[in-house]
This record gives sequence, structure tokens and C-alpha cells, in this order.
Amino acid sequence: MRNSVIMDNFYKVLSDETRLRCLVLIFEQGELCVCELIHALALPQSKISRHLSIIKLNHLIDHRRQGQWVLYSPKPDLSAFKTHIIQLSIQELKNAYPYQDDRLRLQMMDNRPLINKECC
Amino acid sequence: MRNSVIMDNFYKVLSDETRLRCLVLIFEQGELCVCELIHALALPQSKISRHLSIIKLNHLIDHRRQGQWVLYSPKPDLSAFKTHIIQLSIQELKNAYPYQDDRLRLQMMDNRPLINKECC
DNA sequence: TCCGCATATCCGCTTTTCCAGATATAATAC
DNA sequence: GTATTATATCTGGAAAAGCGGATATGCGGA
Repeated sequence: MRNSVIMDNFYKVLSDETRLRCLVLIFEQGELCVCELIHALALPQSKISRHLSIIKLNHLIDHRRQGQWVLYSPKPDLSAFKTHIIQLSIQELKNAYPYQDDRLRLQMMDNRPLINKECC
Repeated sequence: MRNSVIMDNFYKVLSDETRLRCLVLIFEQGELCVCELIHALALPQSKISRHLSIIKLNHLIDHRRQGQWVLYSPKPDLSAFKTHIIQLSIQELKNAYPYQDDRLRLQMMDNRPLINKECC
């Protein structure tokens, strides 16, 4: 990623399936921690983490630390254009593989860190 | 492009600037021949040709031979989703570099093959 | 038929991207 | 303090994508 062309190329961010799956889930759910994404996508931690960092470098998501977890959420001041494209993609992929399964695995996940907590 | 992963990845097609410039111009103009694209984008012929073939393999454009020229046009039965994304991109990039200049160089081009001909 | 123009594809090469495993960092619990 | 959990980053290597120049193909005209 040193001086990569992936920077400042919105479509290049969307062009990797792992990144698109992360984005779709984060925008659907509002906020997710890394371990939830690892569980939902069923992929190695380093892979999830790496792609999240690429998405973040391209200013599509925010992150905040909450105790031992790091939570990712849609960047609130995203341009209308990018928001529109992402929303269209979510619609388009709603019933497609593997996006449907990702959602399912997330819902089935035990011990989700922040769900059912009254804080935050 | 031998067995490339670029197949069936819509966003990967859009993620290369040369391809996006070709697509925008073709969708704006309706139909263009390769030499018009070479002139408008001011890039080597092999580069334009290579990227057109990738776009075509991904079913975003059609082509037909007209005498010695080959004309590329938007695929008419493109899905609503893909059409929508491309139209949004055209809007978004309308006044951006290098898309504006591409349009200008096309308009300035001498001896455009089919313009001002009553046939076709 | 031979020539010139338009286009597609091949070739060797460079750059970029992706990966899994290892290691580093940070917070929490004991 | 140490152990555990969560996350980020580094490493070396493999795969993919991109490139320009050369060559091949296909067409129309002399």
C-alpha cells in the first residue's frame, strides 16, 4: 500500500469483494467492530483489518475505539455521489451471494461486544 | 487478460481511469470509433484498444464494424443498476479533469469518420 | 494485386494488488 | 506485574493488471 494507486480511487475501493462486503455491512448496520466483521465474512483477521484500513484511508468510513474494540461506521459527511453509489450497491446486492450469508452469520454471532448494552 | 479476475467485476472495470474515460465518452456520445477515442483521450492506440476489449468482455458496450472503422456504443440491454451508476458517474465527472478536455479534443477533431455523413 | 489505414492482439516487462503468517500494540482482567 | 483478547502492521512472495512497441488482421482504394 506504499503510494498505491488505490488512494483516491473510489471505484478501486469498491472493486475488491472483501472491501465491498465490509462496506455493505457497515453501512447497513450503522456501526460494527472488527471482530464482528471477521465473524460475518468468515475471513482472516489480517485480511479484514488490512481492507478496513484501505477503506478508511479513502475516507469512506470513520472509526473509534470503545474499550478493547474498534468500531467502524459510515463517514457522515460522505458526498452525495458516493453515498448514492453505495446505497445502490446495497440494494443491488441485498439478495446476492455472499452478502446474504454475511448478514446471517452476523445475526447468529454469539457474544457480540456492544449489542444489548445500554451504553455507548 | 488471460483468465483475468477483471471478468464479472463491474467496479473493477470502472476503476481504471482510461476505461472510465472511454465509457463516459461513449455513453455521452452514443457511438464512437476507436480513432475518435484515441484522439480524444490522447493515448496510444494499443492502450485504447486493450481497454475497450476489457469493457466489451464485461458486456458494457457493443461494437460493429463500419467499413474500415469499428464503432463502440453502450450496450442497450444494460441493467438498470449499471446504467444508473454510469449515468451518475457522467454527472459527477462532467466538469472534472480530464473528462472535460476529452470532450473538447473530440469536438476539435478533424476528419471524424462518420460525422457529417448521411449514411449508417 | 498491392498499399495504406484502422484496429486487435502478442510480447516481454514493470507496477500494483493481494495474501497468510508473524509480530507489534493496546486495552482489560487477574 | 502477567495473561488474554482485539486490532494493526510488517514481511516476503505470488498473482493480477497495466504498459509500449511490434506484429497480425481486415478493409477499401489505386
